[in-house]
Amino acid sequence: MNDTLTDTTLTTHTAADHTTADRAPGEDAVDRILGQWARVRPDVDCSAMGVAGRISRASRLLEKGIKEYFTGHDLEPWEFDVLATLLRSTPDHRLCMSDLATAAMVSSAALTNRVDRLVVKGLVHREVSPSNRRMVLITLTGEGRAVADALLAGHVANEERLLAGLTGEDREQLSGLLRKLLTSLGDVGSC
Amino acid sequence: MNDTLTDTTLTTHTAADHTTADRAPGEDAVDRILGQWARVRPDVDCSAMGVAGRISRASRLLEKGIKEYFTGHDLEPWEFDVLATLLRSTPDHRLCMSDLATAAMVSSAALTNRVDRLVVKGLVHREVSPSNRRMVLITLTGEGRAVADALLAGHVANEERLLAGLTGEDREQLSGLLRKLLTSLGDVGSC
DNA sequence: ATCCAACACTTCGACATTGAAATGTGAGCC
DNA sequence: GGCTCACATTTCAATGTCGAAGTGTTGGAT
Repeated sequence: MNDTLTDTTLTTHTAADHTTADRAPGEDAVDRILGQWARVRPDVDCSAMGVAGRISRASRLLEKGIKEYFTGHDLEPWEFDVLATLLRSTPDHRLCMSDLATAAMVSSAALTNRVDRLVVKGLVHREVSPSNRRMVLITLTGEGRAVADALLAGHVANEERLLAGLTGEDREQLSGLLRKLLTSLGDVGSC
Repeated sequence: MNDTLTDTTLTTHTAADHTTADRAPGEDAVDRILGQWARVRPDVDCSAMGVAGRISRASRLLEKGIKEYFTGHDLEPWEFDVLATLLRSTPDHRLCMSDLATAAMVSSAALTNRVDRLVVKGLVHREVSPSNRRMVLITLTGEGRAVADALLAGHVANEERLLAGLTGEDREQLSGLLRKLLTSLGDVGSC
């Protein structure tokens, strides 16, 4: 029997736990891992690892749940990512590669690849800018817009479902704390 | 000028923001994106997106900060991941591939690859189990143990630094909320 | 004693991503 | 006008991961 956790974020993994077998109620995998560290290295206060670990872990699990929703609708998460970015960013749903790459937090190389495939699927339109031939403008096609529109509500509902374990107040507190963390980390949105 | 965010987790991206130019104090990138959605689709309550988005974003930023520390010490995060797992999981710092893969949250294929490289670097020892030839036991070598031991404290200190924007109380609240979320998501540690 | 299904690990092929190099374009400068 | 630097995008090579297939092992059923 082995548990887990992990991700360097945690540096907190688990595995055949030879010390704390069954998990006490109210404890999560991270608690268990912190317990292991406490035994192996009682001199190190690993509480920071607990916070970072839980954030990492929660992110992974949410991502997984989100992926399920999209693949269940014949779309990859990254596809919706691009479509949704175009949908909400500009009134005409059009962005140049650079801006779109920045917005989607992927390298320009990766975006070229993604756009290639979205063009094939007919979800976005690619055209060289009339005003500046260096630039390539990506626009949501009618179908792309329809897909994004159609899946948005379901996507949010799915996220809602994933967060069902938290009350409205919990979520607000959580958002507040994470906002505080993000701003302190200098989250400017560029990466 | 473009901002960002994103990750399907968010479905919340940004980019050339044509509506909310400069960001109000106390607002983070996610708030800005939610603002975009509120304008484009005022009928959809995207608050869940805010929570999921911040978790995803925080995870990314922390991961980045953590990676910096390790690469600054000639180690990849995944290397420390494996070493640390062995260090804290068993008294003899030895685990079979399956358990180690589970603990490190990677596929067995990925672990085979990782262990290959750690063996070359002399940080772990690989041997077929004497009692069951199907199994391969991975053990921390003296050097592996030394490396893990040496970097643990620094790693935690680095995480501490990354969380410096939060007070001790903030961190406890945050841990509590995330623990609640994780247990509700059925975080059993296997993925 | 043999067979077979479950297991543990490794190999293989498909993908996606990244940084760096290559290609093409724009704009200022002499 | 011609150069040259800066910029936008694409191409390329390297890397890492995953799922599935492949290889070898074990233990129980017959």
